[in-house]
Amino acid sequence: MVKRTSFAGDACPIARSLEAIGDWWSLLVIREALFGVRRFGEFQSRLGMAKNILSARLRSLVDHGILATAPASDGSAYSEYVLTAKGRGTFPILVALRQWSEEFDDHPEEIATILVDREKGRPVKKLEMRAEDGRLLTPAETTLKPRPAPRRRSA
Amino acid sequence: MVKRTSFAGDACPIARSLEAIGDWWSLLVIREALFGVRRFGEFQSRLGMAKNILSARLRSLVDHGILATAPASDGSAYSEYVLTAKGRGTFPILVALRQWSEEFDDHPEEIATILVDREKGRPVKKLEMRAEDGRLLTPAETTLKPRPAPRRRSA
DNA sequence: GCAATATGGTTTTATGATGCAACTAAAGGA
DNA sequence: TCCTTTAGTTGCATCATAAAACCATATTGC
Repeated sequence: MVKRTSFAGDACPIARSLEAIGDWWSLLVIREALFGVRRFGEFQSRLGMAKNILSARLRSLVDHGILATAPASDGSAYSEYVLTAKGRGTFPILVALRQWSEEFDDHPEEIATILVDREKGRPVKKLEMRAEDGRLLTPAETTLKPRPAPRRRSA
Repeated sequence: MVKRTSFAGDACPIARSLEAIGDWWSLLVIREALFGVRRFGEFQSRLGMAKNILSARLRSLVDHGILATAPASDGSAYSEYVLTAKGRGTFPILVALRQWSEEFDDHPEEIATILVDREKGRPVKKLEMRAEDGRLLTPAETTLKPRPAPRRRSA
């Protein structure tokens, strides 16, 4: 089998994330879901993607626990797709992608929207990485350590 | 043409990011580059990916201004791949992916490494989104606004 | 209740992307 | 010089994606 190499068993958390949401459409489906989109047809018309692919992506996202199917909500008998906590937890990833584009895109004038603080209407600050004690960290000030072995009892 | 739908002209900054780094391998190549990997062979052996695909990805990343080819560095006459500022700017994206995995992965015990503050050796905090005035923001406290039209002079 | 239409998909088929293996060409080393 | 390593490219089989056609229910108009 050639199989489009899965990262499922990989020990790197980045690879593991990509396993779930690292394809072309998943993050855009999640983006729409964060905007409140729930219905198949609305995903399809807003993203302009083929229905079979949307179908496959929704199924995959449900399998990964990012979306869940809800039996109904507005009376009609169709099922809906709503974000789980895990799905809502992708928000920082989307913000990071957005900010990277805003900072480095070759044609930033083509970017239509900016993310703002709802209360003040001002752009949000760049995501910051901080140490436990609150110190602002640069990438060079971080490093990777092996994960500590879990305790016997709590495992 | 069927063409694997490009997001290049899309106005959404998230889609634009995905256009450059939204495929299976690019972010992992960047991850290795952030660890200091520069040589073709080292990318290939560390990632275990096919050489033709690595070749295509490196070319794409260079085309997108994320990597640059440097003529040499350690004496040997082969060329190397080094991150540009744009490439180094992906760091928050990788951190966000990592933290999402750490928080929501179904098998967190399989994750081998944790990102720590180099000085103290303690895990870094979750990425925080803050308003201009420093207030911590939840997703619900943000919204999208149309990008303001650029000034005539400064354009 | 019944036909028409909208919704939410699946199937079919063509093409592009991926992955492995084999091949090439230049560099380095013995 | 010959052999090995490095850094790719090429060929081919397989997989994923995309567009369009098709289909099963639901809902709506009458």
